[in-house]
Amino acid sequence: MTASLRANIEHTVGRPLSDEEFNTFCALTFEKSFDNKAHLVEEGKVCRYTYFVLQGSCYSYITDEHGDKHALQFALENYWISDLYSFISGQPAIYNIEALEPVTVLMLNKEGFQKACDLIPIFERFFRIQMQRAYVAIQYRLAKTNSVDAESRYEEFSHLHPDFLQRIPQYLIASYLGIKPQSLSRIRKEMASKK
Amino acid sequence: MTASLRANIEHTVGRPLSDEEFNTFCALTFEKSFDNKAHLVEEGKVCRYTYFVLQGSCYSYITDEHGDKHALQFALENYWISDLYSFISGQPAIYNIEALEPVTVLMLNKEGFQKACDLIPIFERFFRIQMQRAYVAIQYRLAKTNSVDAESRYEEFSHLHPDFLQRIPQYLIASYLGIKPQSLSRIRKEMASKK
DNA sequence: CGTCTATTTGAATGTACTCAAAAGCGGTGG
DNA sequence: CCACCGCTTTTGAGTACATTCAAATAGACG
Repeated sequence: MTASLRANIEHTVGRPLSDEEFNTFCALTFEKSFDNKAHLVEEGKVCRYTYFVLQGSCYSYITDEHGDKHALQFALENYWISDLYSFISGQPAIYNIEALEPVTVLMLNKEGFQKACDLIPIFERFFRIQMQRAYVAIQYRLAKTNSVDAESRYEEFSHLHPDFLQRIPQYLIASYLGIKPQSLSRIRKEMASKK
Repeated sequence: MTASLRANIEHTVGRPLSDEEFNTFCALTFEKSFDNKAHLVEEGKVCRYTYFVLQGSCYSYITDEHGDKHALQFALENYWISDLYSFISGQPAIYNIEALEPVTVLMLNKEGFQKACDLIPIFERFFRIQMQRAYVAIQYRLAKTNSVDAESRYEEFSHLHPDFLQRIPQYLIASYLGIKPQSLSRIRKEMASKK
C-alpha cells in the first residue's frame, strides 16, 4: 500500500531510497481512512498532520465571512495535503480539509516530520523539492488568476488536470478557479458552442 | 555587506552558522548592482540566478496577452527573489524581474545552489524552510484573492507591509492586488471618507 | 519651468454576480 | 420498476461593481 509513497518520494528526489531509509520513514507514519465528507482538518483546530493520499480524494478550502467555501487544493491519489501553516506553527488552522470521496491517507505528525528531516538527510531534500514545486505551481496559479479571464483558466485547468474533471463536482472547480458555479456553467456552454 | 544575509539565514534555520558554513556559502555567490528599471530577469530567457536583495528593491511580474503587467512579488532588503521554475528547470522564464530602485543583490547560480544543498546540510534545511514559508504566504494570498473583496485585501496589505506603501508606486500595488490603479484610487478615497 | 509619469475623477460600459426557478441526475425505498 | 428526494447544474432576468476610455490634476525630476 505504501509502494505509491515510495515511488512518489523517489521520483521527487531523483534516486531510489534504501530499504532502511524508507522503512525508517514509514515507521513515523500511520494509515487512516475517512468517510466521504469527513473532516481531516477543521478551521480553528490545530492541524497536527500532513497527509499523503493513498486512495480516494479530499480537498482544502477556506470559508469567507458570508460562510461561502473557496476551494484551494484538490488531493487525489499520490498528493500531499495539509494546512501547512498550522502544521508548522501549531497555530489554529485557517483552512478545512474534507473528504470528497471515502479516502485512505498516510499521516505524518510534526514530530515525525522533524525526525525525518533530522535523521534522514534525503527527506530534508525531499520536502525541500516538494515545497519548491508546490510554490512554483501556486505562484503560477496566482499569476494566472490576476492576468487571464475565467474561461482561459478553466481551459488550462482542463488540460492540466483532466482526471480532476471526472471526479470533482463542477461547483468545486468553479470555486477553485475563483468564480461562481453559475458562471462556470455559462462558460462551458459558451465553449461548447464555439467548437 | 553580507551580514544581513547571515542574519537572514540564521533566523530561518534557528541557529547561528559557523564561519566555515557561511564563508563556504558566500564563496558561491557574487554581488552585483542594477540601475533603476534594469531587468534582472527577462521573460523568454533562462533565469540563471536566485537573488538576495542587499540594498534597494525590485519586483517580479507577468505580462498578459494585452501587454499589461501584473506584479507578483516585491523584494526589498533581505528578500529573496527569482523565477524559480526557470531557475530550477532551465526552461525560459515566464516572469520578469525589474529594479524598482537602484538595487544591489547577491546572486547564486544553479551550480552554487546545488553545491550549497549537497555540501552544507544546513543550507538544504534553509531552503526547505524558506520554501515552506513562501508557500504558506502565497497560498494565503491566493485564498484571500478568491474570497475577500479588493478593499479588504488592500487593508490587509497595508497592515502587513506598511514599508511597501512608502516605496512602491500605487499602480504596482493595485496590480499586485489584482485590480486596476483607478480602482485602487477609488478604494483609497472610499476608505479615507469612512474614517 | 517644462516634461514625463502617476494619481485622481467622471461617465459609460460590460462582465460576473445575485436571486430565483427549472431541469437533470443519482440513490433509496415503497 | 417507478416515485420521490436531495443535490448539482443549467437557464433567465436584473443588478452591482470593477473596468474602460478620457481628461484633469498632482508630483517628481532635470
